[in-house]
Amino acid sequence: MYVFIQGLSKLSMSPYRFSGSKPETSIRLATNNCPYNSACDGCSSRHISLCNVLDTDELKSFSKISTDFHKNAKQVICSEDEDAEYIYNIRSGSVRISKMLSDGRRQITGFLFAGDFFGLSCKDKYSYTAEAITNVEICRFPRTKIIESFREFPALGERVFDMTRTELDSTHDQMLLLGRKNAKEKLCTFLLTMWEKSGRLNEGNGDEVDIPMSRSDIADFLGLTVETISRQFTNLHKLGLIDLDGAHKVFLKDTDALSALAENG
Amino acid sequence: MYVFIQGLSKLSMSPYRFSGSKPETSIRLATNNCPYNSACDGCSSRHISLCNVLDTDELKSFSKISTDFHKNAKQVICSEDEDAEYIYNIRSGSVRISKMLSDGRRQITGFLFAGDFFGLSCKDKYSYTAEAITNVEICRFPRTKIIESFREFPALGERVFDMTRTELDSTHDQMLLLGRKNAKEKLCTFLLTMWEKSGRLNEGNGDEVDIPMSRSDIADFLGLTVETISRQFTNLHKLGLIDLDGAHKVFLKDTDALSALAENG
DNA sequence: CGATGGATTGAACTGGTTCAAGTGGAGTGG
DNA sequence: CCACTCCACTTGAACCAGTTCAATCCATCG
Repeated sequence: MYVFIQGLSKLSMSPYRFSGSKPETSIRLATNNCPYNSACDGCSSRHISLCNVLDTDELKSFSKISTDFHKNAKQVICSEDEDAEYIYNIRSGSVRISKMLSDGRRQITGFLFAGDFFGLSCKDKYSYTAEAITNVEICRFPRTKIIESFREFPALGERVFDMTRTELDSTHDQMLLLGRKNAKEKLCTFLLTMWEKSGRLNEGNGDEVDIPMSRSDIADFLGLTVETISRQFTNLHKLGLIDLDGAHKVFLKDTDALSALAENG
Repeated sequence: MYVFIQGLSKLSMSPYRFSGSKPETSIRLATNNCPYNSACDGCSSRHISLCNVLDTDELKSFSKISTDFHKNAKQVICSEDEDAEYIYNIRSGSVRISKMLSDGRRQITGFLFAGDFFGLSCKDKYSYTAEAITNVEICRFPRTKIIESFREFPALGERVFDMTRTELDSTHDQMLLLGRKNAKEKLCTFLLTMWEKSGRLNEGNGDEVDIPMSRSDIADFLGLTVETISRQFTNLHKLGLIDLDGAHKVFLKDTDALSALAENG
């Protein structure tokens, strides 16, 4: 039996890596048709989904419980304090996960991309809001069904636990960033993480990084203001470390220097 | 079979609560002698440990793999990048979990107390350093043994997964605090969390809260400096919201007002 | 082509830091 | 038992990184 699952862990920008997985729990990218939902004809190696390479019958039972849908940019997918009925998997597009204070101050706790999951690490209520950054295609599963299936397929449960731990690790890194890094260090760290991610997803794109989210999203992710983000972008440009092509495309000209600045800016 | 485990989730100051556990996975406090280690004679209702109310033989096998030890205040229990051989359970005392930047800036990601676990949410290396704040009694188990036992006792694995998710939730709250709250809000939030915790642990102590950690630990937990912490303490005192008895004992005189300040200081 | 909304830039301001000095309590040794 | 030391904590004052407020730029879209 192969458990076929990826994502989730990318929450908070720390991609899950496949090292160390035991054979019987090994994870594979979907290569062609999505096996768990016949309605999905868009599967490619970049569409990483909650596919279970179980036997055909097991697979069919999983297929039946999933629903595909679509959201436009800025639409809410699920919100804080709402009953956590589903877990979600992103087929395409980008999503932000955030929490708010009563007066509207916002902290984005993670950005999610194709293949990522969310909603699993919740209790009965969602503890955060998920919104579409770009147009997104989403697939959702009833949470209880998934959680029940951990007993039947322990490898699935172990995998999800493993990913949750990875995610926890990466939130600790983000706490270090939020609590102790200055604006320049924060932005450099962010750019490098986006770069690593994009390098993995579309190999060979060199040092061109796509930044789907707005300056204000980046600000709320890094605990800064839009203005500071903007100034730091210009700053890094003046230093000759990055080039900008519009607001959503960045060329990293010297990743080594950026790495150095990410810890000692 | 009863799985008998508590703690871990308190990392990042968000105590795990017992609501919603199914009967067969229900968690109980150790009441008297610690069943998993005959060397432990100090068990009380406040010593919450990795005890497994399994049958006697199962229990014995768990007992054999644990080791008790002791650390004095300021001693390191485990450190970043060290091989993650063990998981730890705190019998008594307080522990801080932290990460450092190369130049020595530190972020404390959580404080841990009696009954809490750490080291479980790691891969092959510890991703943080754990140090004793006070003198501590610790109990440790080989990680691999525990993780292997998840297959044999799925309820144990589910429980640990559950606690890890709770912990993840609380790190999101801490990210909101670090990224978006000001100094006064941060300290109020901190005091209230310590208060809730102490209320649970030693009921009936009213609004007196014990603060075992130093000002500098609090600063590194809240992303501030010692001076700011100190000033905010005096500030809250001048506002008549708290009284101070030395540096490590605080009386919360108006928890409602503190709650209000924790979100809109 | 004008309107809209994100992104940038400038200038004043401020919350929290930094640096520096002072305080107090616990431990040590004479 | 007091004097001395040490170290954590507090307090004060200057400073500055990042915010706030305001103006402008620029790309997109009806």
